[in-house]
Amino acid sequence: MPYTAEHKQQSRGRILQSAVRLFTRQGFESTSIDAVMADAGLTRGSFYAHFNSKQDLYAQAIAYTPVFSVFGQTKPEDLTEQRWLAKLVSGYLSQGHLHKAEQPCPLAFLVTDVAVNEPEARQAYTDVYLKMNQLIRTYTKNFSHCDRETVMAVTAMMIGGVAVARTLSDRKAEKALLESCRQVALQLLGAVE
Amino acid sequence: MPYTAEHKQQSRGRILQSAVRLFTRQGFESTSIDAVMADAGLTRGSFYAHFNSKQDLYAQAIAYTPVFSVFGQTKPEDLTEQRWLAKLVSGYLSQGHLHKAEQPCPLAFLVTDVAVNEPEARQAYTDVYLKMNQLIRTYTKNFSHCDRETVMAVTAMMIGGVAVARTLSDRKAEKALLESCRQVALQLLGAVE
DNA sequence: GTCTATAGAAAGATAGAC
DNA sequence: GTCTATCTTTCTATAGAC
Repeated sequence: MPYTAEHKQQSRGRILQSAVRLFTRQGFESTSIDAVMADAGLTRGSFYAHFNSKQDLYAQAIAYTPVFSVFGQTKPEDLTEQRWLAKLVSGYLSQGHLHKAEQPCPLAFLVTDVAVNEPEARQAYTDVYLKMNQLIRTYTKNFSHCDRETVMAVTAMMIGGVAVARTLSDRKAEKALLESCRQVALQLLGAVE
Repeated sequence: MPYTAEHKQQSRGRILQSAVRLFTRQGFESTSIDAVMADAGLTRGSFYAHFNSKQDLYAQAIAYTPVFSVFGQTKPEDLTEQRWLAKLVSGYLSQGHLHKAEQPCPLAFLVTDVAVNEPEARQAYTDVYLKMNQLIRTYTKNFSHCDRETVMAVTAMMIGGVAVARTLSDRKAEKALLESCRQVALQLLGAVE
């Protein structure tokens, strides 16, 4: 038996990673299965051995991306929760996230794209969104008393800031926007020293 | 001469209105020229007598939509600038805007969609975005001292709030998000009495 | 499981009559 | 300017060999 279960998992993983990279940068419609499979080093024929449809892949790609993928996920020992959160927020609202990230945040890069898609994709999006809020709340609990509502407003601002910045045609406006959001976000979270 | 210049303008206007309605709700790729023309009461053949391409229509549709289209644009005499701005912000961050608006704000409904499109669309988007900021600043000047940076953060939050809310699959979360953004936005703008 | 080949549908753009 | 008809491309999904 030439193909082991492990081998299949590896292929699947490569397809998912390629999907995240291409979907986030180009959106659902402009990304073809062909392109994803080629990027993963395969041909389109074998796609349906892993996923039921393009929609299926899309939803799973969104769910696949870890929250705050721009960074890792675990806090370094030597940083306070406050400093760590500030770093996450700053990284999220950075030009690096916009232009260089291998796995940009689908919440920001695919907001509108998901809205016109099937329920499965929207569900995956909702899950990631709730996780992002949860994660931030976990950190803020330890040093500030900002409530659930404020955190929701902040995540909306972070997502909106990145999404809008990516869309602007003016590089200077892009930077100014990210910087403004960063400052206000940290202030609202009480993460500014 | 059966077709006057005025008649052409009317057709053009109808096409643009249909384009705004369909593009904002379904995005660029999922909206066909055929659908737009049918919605405007015409057939696809005559499309190219008005626009050069689908991309062209898209950019013009974005530019066509007045800022804060959800409302009108002119402030009623009997309202203070402060109250009027509060009303605009509340209307923007409302479920009515999400589900019932004839001309939803393209800034929120098409963020991601524009990002993967041609420069003309991004330029149109940028123009509307700058106008939105400008408009809010015009009002805040008279009663609060919130600066340009804060206004940028607030518009990012408004756009992000609406965009994310529309994408969530949970109706309760949708409402909670809009409400949270509304409150924080008004506070930041100093528009809460 | 992965490949090549292809069926079948959708949609952007053009041609030509009125 | 608007219509009908059509060319052409693109892409999802499937079929069948290895």
